[in-house]
Amino acid sequence: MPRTGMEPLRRAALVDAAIAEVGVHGAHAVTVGQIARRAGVSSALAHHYFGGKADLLVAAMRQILRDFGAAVRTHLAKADTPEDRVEAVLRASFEPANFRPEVVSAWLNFYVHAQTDAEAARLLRVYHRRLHSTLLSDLRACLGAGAKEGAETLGALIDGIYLRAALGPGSPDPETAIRRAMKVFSNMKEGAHHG
Amino acid sequence: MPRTGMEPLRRAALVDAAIAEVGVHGAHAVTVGQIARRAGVSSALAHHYFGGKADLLVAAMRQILRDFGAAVRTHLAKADTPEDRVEAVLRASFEPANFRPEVVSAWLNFYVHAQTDAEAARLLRVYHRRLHSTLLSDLRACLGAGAKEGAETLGALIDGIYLRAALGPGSPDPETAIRRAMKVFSNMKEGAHHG
DNA sequence: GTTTTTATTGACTGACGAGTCAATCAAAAT
DNA sequence: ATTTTGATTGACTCGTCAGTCAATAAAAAC
Repeated sequence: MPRTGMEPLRRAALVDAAIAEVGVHGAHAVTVGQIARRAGVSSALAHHYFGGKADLLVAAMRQILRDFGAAVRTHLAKADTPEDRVEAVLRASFEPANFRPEVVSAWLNFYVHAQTDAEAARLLRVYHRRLHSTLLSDLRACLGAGAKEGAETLGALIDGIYLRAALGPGSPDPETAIRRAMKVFSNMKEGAHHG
Repeated sequence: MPRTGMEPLRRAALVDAAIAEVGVHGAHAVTVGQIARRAGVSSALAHHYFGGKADLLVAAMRQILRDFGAAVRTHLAKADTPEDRVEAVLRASFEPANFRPEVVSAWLNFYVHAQTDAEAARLLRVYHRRLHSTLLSDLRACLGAGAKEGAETLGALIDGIYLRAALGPGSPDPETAIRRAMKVFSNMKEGAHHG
């Protein structure tokens, strides 16, 4: 049933399928055939639209990063004070959608993938820089001098909580993750005042 | 030149080579041939001693975990107060040896590998539990009620700082990592005292 | 000195996966 | 009605890799 105008639909389906399958099998172990099957098309079509496996994986990563960026903007739009804005970043980071096993797993795998794929590494650096500068500008208002270090600590903490979520079943739920990170943040403010 | 008594030497060389090659290529992408070549033997010999690729990777992971455990014990032996013991754990975690690119990368890859390999997952859980209970018992002395949460936060922070080290070139050096984590720890104590 | 054990490999197999390509089918354009 | 264009795939090639096996060679045991 080749109706015209399928390309964007197929691309989207393949990217979604890639995220899900990477979550299950890992970025290296996943096969184009698995992704294509989940998307309901042949592996030849996946190659037709994306050129190769690497391009498909990069597209999947770009999608994840875009979704995350959108979530950050959405949450930031509702925040006024620097404190609210920090919490907004945390809420975006630990949104239930991001804790879906296949998403967490895909993130983790993309971190690894970035070690060997230059384009993936570039994307990840952009994401890190953006997150860092967002946190930094808000922390400056709360912490003054220690803002840079604080932003790096919070960034690392976010990733660390993520990492733990990628493993065993006893993972933290979103609310716990937010509360835990906010606690570290409020401790930072306390620490900055006297000391 | 088949001298007898080679087995333990070959096993050790293969495990070391596996760690290094996993660091370079990733757990899934690495081949038995690459590992064997680095160890200076044929791939057939690697199979002879280890049975299969999965067993070799698990052995490599076990080695990393064992090294880390030994480092923790060494540092703990020199610590008396709970505060010193927490710092000892941090020093062991962020020891320069652990920041060698291939080691960081191997850790990261094993995290991913554990998602699909049951034995790897088990090993990682054991490591997590041990680290957690060590931190927990020391934090109880400093923080009382918030010890459990504090231990989980510190554990996640350690992993997060590691994760960042696995990426771009602007990674933190060991001393910075320790200072940063200790700052979070001391903030926790402050926070526990008043309010 | 013969047998057994240990170390070691080259050569092979069997499977699987990425990527290509020519062919098919239907809608659109002419 | 014919041509062009987009969608789609089955079948194929080529490479690679895990794992096997029989053969070799030296040390050790007898």
